[in-house]
Amino acid sequence: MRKGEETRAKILDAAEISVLAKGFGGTSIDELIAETGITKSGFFYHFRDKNELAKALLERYVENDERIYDEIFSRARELADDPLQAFLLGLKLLSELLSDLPNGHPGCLVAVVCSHERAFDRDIQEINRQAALMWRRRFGAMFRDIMRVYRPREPLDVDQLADMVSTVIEGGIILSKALKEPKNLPEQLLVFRTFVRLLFQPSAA
Amino acid sequence: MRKGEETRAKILDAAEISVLAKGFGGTSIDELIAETGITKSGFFYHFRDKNELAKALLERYVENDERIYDEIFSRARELADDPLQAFLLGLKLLSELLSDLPNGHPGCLVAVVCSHERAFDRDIQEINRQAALMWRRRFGAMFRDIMRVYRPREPLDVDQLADMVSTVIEGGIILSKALKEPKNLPEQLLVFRTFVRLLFQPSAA
DNA sequence: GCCGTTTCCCTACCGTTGGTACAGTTTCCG
DNA sequence: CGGAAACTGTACCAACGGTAGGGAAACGGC
Repeated sequence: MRKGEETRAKILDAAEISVLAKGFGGTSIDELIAETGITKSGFFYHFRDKNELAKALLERYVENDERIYDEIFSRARELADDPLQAFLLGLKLLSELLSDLPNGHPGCLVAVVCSHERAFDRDIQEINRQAALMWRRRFGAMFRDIMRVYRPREPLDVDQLADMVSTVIEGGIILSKALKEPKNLPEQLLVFRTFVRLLFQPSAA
Repeated sequence: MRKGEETRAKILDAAEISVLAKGFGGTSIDELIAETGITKSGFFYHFRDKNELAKALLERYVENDERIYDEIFSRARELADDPLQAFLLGLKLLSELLSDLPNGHPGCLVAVVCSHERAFDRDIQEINRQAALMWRRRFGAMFRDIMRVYRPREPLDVDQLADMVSTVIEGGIILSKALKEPKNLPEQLLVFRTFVRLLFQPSAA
């Protein structure tokens, strides 16, 4: 059992790098088995077909993503008592984390799936949807906490505000890649941070 | 010459729909020639290979994109004298336009290219970069106009602010697709609009 | 109404890729 | 030691991107 999971992980590692660089269509199984040092039969022992590889890949990616958010925002919550300050700190920590990636963010699998839509079955699209909903719940809860203490200067829907976090991250990844400016994503996050600060700043003190 | 361009356009039309739905890898030439009612030789008469199809597709897409932005924001500029009001109106017009698409935004080719990076040559990546830079210049000019009249409540880099427009649109497209909520993109645009209004609202009047 | 260019069609072929089938073998663990 | 898990090897298939080359309509200009 241990050995199997190890090989599986190696395949997924190679697949993730390739898929984020070349898309699913551009990632060949032959390439993956060469990278992993496995045979074709070995590959199909672990994954029935490419779709199942995609599914496992996306599941693992989303889990890992959630873990990173958990770490960053729970740490921010420890360092700041105030929910607004904690959130603003979390955004800053996230921005710094993204800034430290030497080649910029490698890309988001959720976005890759979105730009391949019809190529995947409903299972995968549902995982994708659930991932986006988890982000909404996560950041929505934070904004609700904030609104218990602060009144926004403009009335905004909490879910839409929560989605804005994901929007800025996903959009930032794309713009960073298009412009070939890795710093763009962390910068955009900080611009959004400024907007949030502005929104909850007490008006006319 | 006329006939040739017509066929070419038909191929590009079919390709655009398919690529936005299934990605480049998922779009087969056989499928395109079936859709267009052309033969394989006919296809390769128009495009040397798939990469050149991608290039032509992206070029056409970016041009069309620019035209839409031109129309919307020049109309907004006609309707409002004030640069801030014109920009806010432009965002609203854009949001309404996106709202009227029954199946939501079909997807952005610039984003598709970003999630396929290494699969394309430098030509295509350069077109993509130039497109993002054109967006930056376009919205940057608008924010500069605004700042000649209004003082932002928080100091923000103009280019970063301009990039935020593209970020929100690209990110909104992805989130709309992931969540299968077409209204998400126009909503996110309006949230961003609120942020911009807040940023340039005279403080403590 | 002829001529050349543009715009295709037809046929045949090639290497790569995703995937199937299935028999045999090694590795691990209880 | 035995049996399950984790593979290997070989052979095969259809779909796809792409090449090669020989035609044939259709169109425009003169």
